[in-house]
Amino acid sequence: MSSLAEIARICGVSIGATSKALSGKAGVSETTRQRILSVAAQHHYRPNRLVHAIQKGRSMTIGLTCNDFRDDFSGRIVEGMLEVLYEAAYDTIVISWDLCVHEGEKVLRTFTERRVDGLLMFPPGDQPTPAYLQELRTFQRPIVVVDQTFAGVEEYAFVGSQDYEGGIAATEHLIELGHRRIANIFHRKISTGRARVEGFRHAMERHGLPVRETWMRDIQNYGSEEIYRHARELLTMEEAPTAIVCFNDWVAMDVLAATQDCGRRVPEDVSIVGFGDLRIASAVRPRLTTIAQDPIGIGRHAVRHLLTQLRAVNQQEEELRDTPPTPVSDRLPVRLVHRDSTRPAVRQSF
Amino acid sequence: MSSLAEIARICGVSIGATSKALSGKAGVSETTRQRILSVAAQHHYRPNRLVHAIQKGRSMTIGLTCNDFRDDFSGRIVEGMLEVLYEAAYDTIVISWDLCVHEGEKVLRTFTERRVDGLLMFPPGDQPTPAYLQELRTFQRPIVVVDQTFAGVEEYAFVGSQDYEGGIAATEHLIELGHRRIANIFHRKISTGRARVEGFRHAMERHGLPVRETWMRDIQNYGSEEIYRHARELLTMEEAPTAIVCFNDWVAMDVLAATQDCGRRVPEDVSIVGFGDLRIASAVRPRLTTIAQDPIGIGRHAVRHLLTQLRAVNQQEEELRDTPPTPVSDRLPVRLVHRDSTRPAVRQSF
DNA sequence: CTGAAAGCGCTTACAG
DNA sequence: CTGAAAGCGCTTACAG
Repeated sequence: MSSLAEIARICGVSIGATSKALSGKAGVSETTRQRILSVAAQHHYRPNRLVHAIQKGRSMTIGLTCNDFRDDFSGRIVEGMLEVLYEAAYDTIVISWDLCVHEGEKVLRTFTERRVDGLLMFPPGDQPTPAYLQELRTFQRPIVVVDQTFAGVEEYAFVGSQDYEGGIAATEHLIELGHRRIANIFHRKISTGRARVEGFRHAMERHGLPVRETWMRDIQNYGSEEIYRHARELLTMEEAPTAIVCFNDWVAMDVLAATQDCGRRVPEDVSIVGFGDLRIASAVRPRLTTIAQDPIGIGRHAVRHLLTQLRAVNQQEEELRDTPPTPVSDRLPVRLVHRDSTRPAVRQSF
Repeated sequence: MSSLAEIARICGVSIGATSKALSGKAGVSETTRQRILSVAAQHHYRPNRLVHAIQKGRSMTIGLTCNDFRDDFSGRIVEGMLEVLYEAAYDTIVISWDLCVHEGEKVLRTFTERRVDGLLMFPPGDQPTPAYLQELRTFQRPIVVVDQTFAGVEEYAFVGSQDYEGGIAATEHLIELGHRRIANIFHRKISTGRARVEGFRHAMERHGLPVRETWMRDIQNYGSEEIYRHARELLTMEEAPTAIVCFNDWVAMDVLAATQDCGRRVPEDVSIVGFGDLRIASAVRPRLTTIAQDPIGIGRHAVRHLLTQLRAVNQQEEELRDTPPTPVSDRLPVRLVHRDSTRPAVRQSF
């Protein structure tokens, strides 16, 4: 990689003049500038942005922690993030996986050492350790928590979905279809799971419907096997539910599979509601009725929040930062998509 | 962020001494070192790695270009990449999306300017522009192309799957089951699509089976609608195929949907083979027979190649680089997973 | 053991 | 218009 010094030497001018010419600053004659420009182009000169970052105290990079990209949901969130970051000239992202939760703080340390200007954080799979939270505090730059939230990160901005409202919408949809015997396979371990099942309970209560605890299945170790087992148990109970609300579309897929494996039909025998409106929801038959989220919107919003905070930081700079910004909490709206996995309850026996 | 200078001032020693103490180098008394260490810890001192990068001429970052993370395939590739990079202390990745293909070269420029040490490249969706290829050449550091390949990138190392062999395996599986009327919904636009359909043609020919051109469907604009239409046409033809080989599992999902929508059954009426063994393949009913790839392995392998090249570059450094390394091309094995979407052909009429 | 100085690749006041 | 010099935050020979 040819350096500024090299270009300067070839052109027979000083480094300072070369710098001005290439960055479009005043103070060089037009002829000199053109000569420098052409030499630089010939030699494929590329300025070293690491130097800029050190000089300005801003790296124009942001850090991103995430768990996995196993479906289109997180993928689309990142898509929305990158789109807005790109426009804001934060065209590059420093990314990292928290491969090992117990080393989560190492990842954060790396971000700090690389001097990323801000952090977009999909929280780790398990509750963050004290060491992690401590390192988060050391970071001292804007942080936006995305999708899931955790104890210990309340002080940071959060962007996610209206999970609670979604839980209500899924449930009321079934109630409106005449279902009264509604089960729920939920996931209390994570914040979205808790919110969704709370929405469920709220809706049931509001409509005067009993919540049967044997129909309430909490996923302990998220995975197809356990979900499948819960579904089979629910379907083969003496008093089986006529509808099942699922934590998300993948859970709904497992329930659908279990139903078919039992020789039962969806929606004729059981109605199923998913959550997420993932790519799979409209690809499968019957198409899944589900609660659509807006992952691209979440990504965009998260970055906009971050950029706002970054601007605030840059403006204050040396000023007093006595007014800690109130943490924003944005939950993007969700909406029920009624497809083919739900239909009116037939018998209302109870 | 407290700087080295600040820590030095607080400790009343020189910056040089502070640097030595913190980096564990000899040349400081144990007492001084301890004092410096504790002050640094108190003030949450974090070395600025951007400075290291400039000094060493190595940023210990690598660039990653990709299109999307809409399913678990690319997600798992990245997972494998990050795992190996992490172990090699390339713990941070600079990532970028080629949001707009026509600006792909800008993305590469950014990588060059950020001085990433190497590049992992999922090629852009369309054939790279000359400007893109030119910028790739300017990069002048190790590059590994992943999953897809393109005209113009032959000089770089490549890591992907045995798509051709997979195409053969899918086809021979059906032939062994007694199918003779086999259709194929393929995707000639991209390299994996071409290889898979070539495998198909090869297998058919080897077994003396005719390839009916009306049963050969090339996806022009990859998307559910077109695929669904192809499937319906195939299924409702007077001389309909008894089996369909699909470009990948998502295509198989659309074909499955079309089959069910036509009132036909899989595998009773039609057998379907997918490609990829994505998460969806075993979640759907009937479970998809498919060609399993090894995305995690691809990711790991790609990074290992990159690391090997990086080591070579570092050793040579100022030496003559007259022996350009022969580009490696690694295609990880695939394997047929026989599940429930294929079964012996019933009638052998033709 | 300790400090002053040069240097990484640049930018930006400041002299000439 | 042009160059020499200081500085960003460090590391590393080199004197003392």
